[in-house]
Amino acid sequence: MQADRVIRALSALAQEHRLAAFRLLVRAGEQGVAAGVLAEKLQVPPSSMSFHLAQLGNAGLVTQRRESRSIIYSADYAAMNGLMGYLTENCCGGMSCSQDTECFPSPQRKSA
Amino acid sequence: MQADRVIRALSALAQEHRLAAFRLLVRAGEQGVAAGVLAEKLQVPPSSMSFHLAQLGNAGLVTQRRESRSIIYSADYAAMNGLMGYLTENCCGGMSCSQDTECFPSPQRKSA
DNA sequence: TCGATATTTTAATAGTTATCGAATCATTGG
DNA sequence: CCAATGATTCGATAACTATTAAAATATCGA
Repeated sequence: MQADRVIRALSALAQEHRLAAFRLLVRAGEQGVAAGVLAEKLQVPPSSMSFHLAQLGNAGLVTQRRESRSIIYSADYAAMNGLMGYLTENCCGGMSCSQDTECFPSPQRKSA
Repeated sequence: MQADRVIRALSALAQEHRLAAFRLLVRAGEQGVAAGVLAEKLQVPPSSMSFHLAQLGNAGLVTQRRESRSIIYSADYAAMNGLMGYLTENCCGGMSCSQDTECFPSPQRKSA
C-alpha cells in the first residue's frame, strides 16, 4: 500500500461517525449493513451518513451493493489488512508479529 | 485506548508530512530527531514543521526533549501500540495475531 | 403508473486544518 | 551582554471537511 492510499484510509477513519460505522461494519462481516440502519444506529441524518460512507468508499475501506431498495455496505478486510500492514512496517519499526496479523470478519459474534 | 484518543491519533497520522515525520522518528528510535532536521528532510519550513509536530504531540504519538538549542522528537511506541491494539480489536474483527503485536524501536536499522 | 421507501446528490454554510512569513522565545559561545 | 542559532507562536489567508435540508434517483408493491 502506497503512502497516498494510506493517508486516505487514515483520514477516512479519523472521524467519529466513520470510525463508529466502520466498527459496526467489521462486526457485521460479509453480510454488511444497510445505509439507513447505520444512520439510525449512529443517530445521524441519512444525507450525512451517505457523505461519510462515500468517504469510506473512496478510501477503499468499504464496498457497497444494492439489495432491493437498500444499499448494503461491507467492510473491506483486505484494505484494512493493507493499512495495518503499512503501519506495522513503517510506523512500528518493522516489528510485525508472527507474519499473520490479518483482519477477518468478526469471528466472535456470528449473528445471522 | 478510547475512541476519542484513537481519532486524534488517526487524524495526526492522516497527513503527508506528519506521516513522513513519524516514519522517520520510528526509524530513529529512542535517539530521536531534532525539529530542524525533520524540517530539512521533509522540505517543509520550520514553522510548518513545528505546527505538525505539535499535532503529533497533542495526539500523544511523540515526545520531545530539549538538548541544548535543539528540540528532539521521538516516537512514542506505547502510543502506537495502543493505536494498533485498538484497530486490531475494533476494526479487524478482533483478530489479533499471536498476542504479541508490538511496536518497537526500529530493529533493522540500528544507527548510532 | 402511483405512492411509499431507501438512498444519494446538490448546494449553502459553518467550522476546521494547512501554510508560512514575521515576530518572539530559549540557549549558547564569545 | 550580545549576536547567532534553533525552535515556537502569532496572524492572515487559502483550502478542505462536516452538516443538513431539499431535490433528485432508484426500487418496489399494489
